[in-house]
Amino acid sequence: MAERVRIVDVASLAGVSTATVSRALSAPETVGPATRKKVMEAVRTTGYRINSAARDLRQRRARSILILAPNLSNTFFSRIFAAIQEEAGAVGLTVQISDSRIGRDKLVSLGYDGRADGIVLLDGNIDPEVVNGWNLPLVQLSEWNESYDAPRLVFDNPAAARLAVDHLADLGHRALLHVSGPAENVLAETRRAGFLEAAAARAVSAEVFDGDFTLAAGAEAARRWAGLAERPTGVFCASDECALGFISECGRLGVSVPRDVSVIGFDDIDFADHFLPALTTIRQPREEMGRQAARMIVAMLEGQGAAAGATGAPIAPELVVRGTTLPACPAAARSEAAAEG
Amino acid sequence: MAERVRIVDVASLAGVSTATVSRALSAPETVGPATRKKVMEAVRTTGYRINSAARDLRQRRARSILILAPNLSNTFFSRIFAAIQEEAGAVGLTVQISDSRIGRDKLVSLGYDGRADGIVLLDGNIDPEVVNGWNLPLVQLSEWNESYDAPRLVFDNPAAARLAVDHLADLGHRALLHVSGPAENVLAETRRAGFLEAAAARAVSAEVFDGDFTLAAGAEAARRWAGLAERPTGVFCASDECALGFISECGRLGVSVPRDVSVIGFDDIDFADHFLPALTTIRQPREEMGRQAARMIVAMLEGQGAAAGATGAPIAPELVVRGTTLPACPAAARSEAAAEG
DNA sequence: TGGTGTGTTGAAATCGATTACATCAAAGCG
DNA sequence: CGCTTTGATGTAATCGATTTCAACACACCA
Repeated sequence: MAERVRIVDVASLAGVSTATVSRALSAPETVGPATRKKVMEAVRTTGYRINSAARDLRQRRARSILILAPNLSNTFFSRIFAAIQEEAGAVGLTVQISDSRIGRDKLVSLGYDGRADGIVLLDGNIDPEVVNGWNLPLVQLSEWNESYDAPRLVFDNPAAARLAVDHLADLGHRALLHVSGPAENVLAETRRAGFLEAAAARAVSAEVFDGDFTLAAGAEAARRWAGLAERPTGVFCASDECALGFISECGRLGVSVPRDVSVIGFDDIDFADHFLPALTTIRQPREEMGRQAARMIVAMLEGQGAAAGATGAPIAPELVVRGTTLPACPAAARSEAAAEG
Repeated sequence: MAERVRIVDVASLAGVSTATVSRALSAPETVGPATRKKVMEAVRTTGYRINSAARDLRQRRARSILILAPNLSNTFFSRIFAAIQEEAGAVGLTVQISDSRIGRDKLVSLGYDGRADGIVLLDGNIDPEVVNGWNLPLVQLSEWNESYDAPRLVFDNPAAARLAVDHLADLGHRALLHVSGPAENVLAETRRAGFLEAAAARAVSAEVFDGDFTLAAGAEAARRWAGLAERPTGVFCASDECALGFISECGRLGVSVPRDVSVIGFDDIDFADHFLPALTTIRQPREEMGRQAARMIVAMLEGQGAAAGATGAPIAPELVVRGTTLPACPAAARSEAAAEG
């Protein structure tokens, strides 16, 4: 429990003023070489470390950014967090994380208490009044909300849905099911809309089940699907977790994927490739997205609002074809009818 | 871009001194009811929010804890993070995350720059000199290191390994394989040692492959296992990811789990239950662990070092039997021998 | 009536850095 | 040689809160 070393201690040991120590550390070229050496030596022997509260107060900034996400334990986010932290850490920024589903008042405070000087927002369901009330640099990532007055970095969800539908239609599936996310979620909305539109364009029949992106929702959807008189043979899930839950429940129901039904997921999480069978899915480059969002925030912090209208093109989707999709087999599709006849 | 409201603004509007405003906010019972009301009113109309840099500086604390983990994108951690954040957020603490594999100098700074007043450490491979040099409340979680002078909250890995071995032995498996984690990792070490000890106690043959907890390592181990003349019929993997990778690769090799080989994982991640077949594994209560670690840190922050020697009993393991383990089938086990004869 | 305690309040010091401004020496220049 | 410029350094103000200490009013009690 050594007493904390302050800048005055370094200054007195080096025989200079605190101003000089401060300068030697943050703008070495402005002090004489001899002085600089003395100061550095004193810093070393005292083991001085800056007190950031003091510096932050004086400089009116926190050297910290905040990541706000609706569910920290969602595995979809972890790689994004890692990328943001890496990118931000490289330029000396601390990274805070917080669940965005805390009380409204706490949420308001986050933008005002001066503990963060930028926010990466992964939640599109916060009251716009709260979000626009923060006057901090802000970027929306993945989820977004038209009412937020901030640049965003989003994935091209409609194009992704089209890719999925085209893939299934190309394989000959004429009846498709989409297991969607929660109704009030933009990602779910745009994927659902994209699905319906693409299905119409390909003239295939389209049905939608509501879900919430989770494994459990996928399993539930599988049970509903199994109870259908006419089972769609192509299923497009709004998340990989959901798709995996669907397939897993199919296994319990004695339905084989992809023989009896083709399933395609969304995200390309790590497990997608190691599931049995490996999941056909739409890849979202999560690491790249996190990295880019971090860079946007950093640019805004430095350029002071420079990137305000910098909402660029959406991130392009990529279809990853693996083992859960197969050409529609007319025989299999009609097996029940055959059994009846 | 409204000018930031300061405490003096509130004070002058309310017609009192800043001291009174400060007291009205942090110790309301010490100011008169009439004054309190005036102040609260002024706070409301001005929209005053405290500047935490100023408060932190004066109070010499940061109201923030830091989570340090060796790999932020590891899905095993996400639920732990969420639990810590929830618990810490409830008592007004901010949560920072950082990868622990940043440079040594940056690591040293973390304990000294005053931005965090407590650390939850999930990495046992940091130089003890660095860790013990921080004079901040610290708790070790999950991973640990004997040289760190700090309380820890750990999982009972030897007992867990015993549980796994006993389960396989009870099912009649006489030859076991353990796919371990990296050599320098305490978790891997203790699981490996527990495995060998338990196998000896049950008089079953035991082999160990090195790995690193990842899906890829599991797949690699499956290939090695498949090349063995005498394949162990019971496999205990040091992580669920590893087990899933093993099973997934088995599928590609035409080997069936659990018919040809029983596999047991470690962690009970969310996917374990939705994998096909569902993974038999050892459960680590990650949420509970995070929550408890957060409470330890909070207690240390309040009680100032009270919980110094509070390293309690290790968390008890729980075996979750699902679909990847089956009784050893002598016929299957000897099928190759039979084919030769 | 005077002394003591109690409850409220304000003035000013304080936390530990950064930085605007002043100072001073040395150098450059006609 | 005197005057300006430049570079290095120190002094002191500043960031915005908290907190110590003193002051004061009032009640209570002997």
